Amino acid sequence: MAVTMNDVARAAGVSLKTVSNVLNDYEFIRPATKQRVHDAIAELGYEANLTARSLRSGKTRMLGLVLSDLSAPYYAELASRLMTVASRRGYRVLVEQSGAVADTELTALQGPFRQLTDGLLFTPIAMEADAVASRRGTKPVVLLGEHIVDPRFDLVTMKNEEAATAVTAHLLAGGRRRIAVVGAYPEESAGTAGLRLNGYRKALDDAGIAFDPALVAPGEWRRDSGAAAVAGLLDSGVPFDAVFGLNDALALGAMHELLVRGVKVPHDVAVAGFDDIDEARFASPSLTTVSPGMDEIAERSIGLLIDRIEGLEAAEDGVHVEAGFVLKIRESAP
Amino acid sequence: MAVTMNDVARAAGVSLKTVSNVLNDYEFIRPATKQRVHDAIAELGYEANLTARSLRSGKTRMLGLVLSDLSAPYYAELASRLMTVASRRGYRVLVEQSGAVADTELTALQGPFRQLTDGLLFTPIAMEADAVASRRGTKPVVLLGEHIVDPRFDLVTMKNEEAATAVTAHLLAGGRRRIAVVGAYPEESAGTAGLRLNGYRKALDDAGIAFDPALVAPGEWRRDSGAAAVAGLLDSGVPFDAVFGLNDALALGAMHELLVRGVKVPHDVAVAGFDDIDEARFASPSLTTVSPGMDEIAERSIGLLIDRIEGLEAAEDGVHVEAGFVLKIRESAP
DNA sequence: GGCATTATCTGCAACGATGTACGGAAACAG
DNA sequence: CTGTTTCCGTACATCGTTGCAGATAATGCC
Repeated sequence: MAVTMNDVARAAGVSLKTVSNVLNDYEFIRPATKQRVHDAIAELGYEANLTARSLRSGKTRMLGLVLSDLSAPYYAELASRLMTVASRRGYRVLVEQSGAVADTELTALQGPFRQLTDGLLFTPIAMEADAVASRRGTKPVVLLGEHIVDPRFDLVTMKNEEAATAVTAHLLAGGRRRIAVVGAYPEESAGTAGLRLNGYRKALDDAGIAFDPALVAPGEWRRDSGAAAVAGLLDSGVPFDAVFGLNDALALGAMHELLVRGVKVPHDVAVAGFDDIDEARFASPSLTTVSPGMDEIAERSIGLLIDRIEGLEAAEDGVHVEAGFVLKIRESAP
Repeated sequence: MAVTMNDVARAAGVSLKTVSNVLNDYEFIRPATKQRVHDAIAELGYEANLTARSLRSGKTRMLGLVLSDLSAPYYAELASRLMTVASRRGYRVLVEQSGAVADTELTALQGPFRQLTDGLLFTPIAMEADAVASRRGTKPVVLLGEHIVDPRFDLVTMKNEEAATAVTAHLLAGGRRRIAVVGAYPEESAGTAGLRLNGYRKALDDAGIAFDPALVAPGEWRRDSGAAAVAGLLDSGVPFDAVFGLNDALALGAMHELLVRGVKVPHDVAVAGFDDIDEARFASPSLTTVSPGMDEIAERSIGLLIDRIEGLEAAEDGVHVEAGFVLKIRESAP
C-alpha cells in the first residue's frame, strides 16, 4: 500500500485537509505548519495519487496529440519537441495515431482518449471542419496543420503558401522551368497540399509560366510514394527539370528514385522538399527545403492549448498562429 | 456534466452495481436485464469514466515507454509499432523521453510517470542494473535494448552480436579489410554498442584480421555525430575502406560526410548500418544494414509486459527474448 | 472593550467507479 | 414438502484526493 495523505496528516499532526492545502499552495498556512507537513512528506516518501487527484479535480495534466503516424519523421520530431515544451509547463503528452482514418480521428476526438486529456492538439486529415466542430466537446482543441482553417478553431500553422512560393521561385531562379510537384492532385487548393500547391502556382504565375497539371502527381506523404510518383512521371515521359516534394519524405523518396534511374541531381533534375527534417541535411545530395519553424510551432501550440485549459487565453474566436519559415538552400537545388 | 453509471442505472431501472456488472461481463445477469442496461447506455451515450475506474481498480490500462529521444528514427518507428500492438490488446502507450540522463530515467522509473502506467517498457541507457533493480517498484518492467542484461529482468532484445558479425563478414567478403566502426569506444564490450563491437571483432577474428582500435570512433547515435566521427577519421589520415555505423543514423551521417568529401560510396569506402529504418532504403546509395525484426520486438515486448501485468506470465526469473535479424544488402555495400 | 475582520485550520461530502457481502427467488435433490 | 444450490440483483463501503462551509483564534479599528 502506498503512502496516502492521511498518513502524512497523522505523521505531521494536522488534518488531511491541511496537507492538501499545503500541497495546493493555499495562502493561509503558518510557515511552521507547512514545514511540519513537508517534513512528514519527505520522511514518508509521500507522492500524490494522480488518479485520485484527477477524479476529484477533473484535470489530468495530460495533453492529447492526435496525428496520423508517429513514424513519419516530421511528426516524430514534432512530437518530441512538444513533449519537451509541455513538460516544462508540467504537462505530459499522450499520443494517438489516427492513421489518417476519419473514424479513428473521431474516436480520438470524443472517445476515451479525450477523457484522459485536458486538451487536444489535433491534426485533422480525414475529418472536415463541421464534423470536428460538432463533435469536439467542451475541452480545448488546438488544430495543427491546414486541413481545417476555420475561425471557430484555434489553429497553429505555418506559412505554407509563401514558403512554397519561395521554394518554387528558388527553383525558377536556378533556371528550372518544368517543375514537377509530388504529393498533391493538380486541382487541389485546400489543405496542406493545396496551400503548398497554390504557392507553387503563384510562383509560376509571377514568372509568367503556365501551370501544367501533368507535372503534378499525387501520393501519400511518405518516401515510398515519392519514389513511386517520380517513377510514374519518368515512365510517362513527361519532361521535367525539377521536383518539388510537398514534404521532405516525398522529396527524399523522389530523389532516390531519380538517382536509381540514373538521373543526376541537381544536374538533370533539381529536388526540393518541405519540413527540414534532420534527415534532409544528411541526404546525398543534401536536400533544399523549407524549415517551417518547428520550435515556434511547438512553443506556440502548447502555449495556446495550456492557456486555454487554464483559462488564460480568453479570445472568443479561434486564435490563428502562423510560424515563420526559412528557406534552406542545399545541394539538391543550389 | 457527463453521464454517470447512476444515470444509466436509473434509466434502466436497475441498481448502479448491476450496470457495473454488465460492463464487467459478470456472469449471472439475465439477458433481459443486460439488454435494458445496454439500451440505457446507448440512449444516454454513457461512457465509463476511466479515471474513476483507475482509482478504484488500481489499473490504468496504459503502458509506459521510456526511451532517450523520440525523434531518433529507430525509436519513432518502434514507438509507432508499439502503440499499434498495444492498442490491439486494449492498452495505450505513454512515452517519456529520458534524454539518456540517469536522473530522468530514475524519475520515469519511480516518479509520477510510474503511477500513470500499469507497466513499463524501459530502455535504460544511463542507469545500471542494480540501480534499476532497487528502484523498480512492484509493477512489471520489461527492459529493451542491451545496456542491462541481467536474469532479474525481463528483456527483449535482438541478436546484436551475431548480426554485427554478419554485417562485418559481408563487408569482408566484399574485399574490405580496414573497416572503421562508428559509435563505440574501442574498449567497449557491453551494452548495445559493446555487443555490436564484439560482433565486429568476432568477424575480424574469424577472418584472421587484427583489430585496430584506431578504426573505432565514438559518438552519440545520431546523424551529426556519424558525420563528425568520419570527419575525424578522414582528418586523422587513418586509412579505411569501409564504415560500419553501429546504427543507421550514424551510418547515414557517416555516408553523408564521405560523399561531401568526395569519397565514393561504395567504390572507395563501403558503408553499412544497423536497424533498417525506413530512411535506409531510400538513402543514396541505399544503405546496407541489419533489419532487427522490429515487428517481432514490438509484438514480444508488449506481449510479455501485458502478460506480466495480467498475471499470465508467471516465470520467476526474467524472460529473455531475442528477435531474429535479416541482413539487408543494398548499394552502399553490395 | 466590543465588534468586525483576517488568518489558520478542520470536517464532511463528493468525484464515479468496483469489491464484498448478502438477500431473495428459482431450481433442484431427496 | 423441506433443505440446499444456483441465479440474479442490491446496498454499502471504499479508492485518495479536493471543494465547500464552517470553527476557532488572532488581529485591527474606533
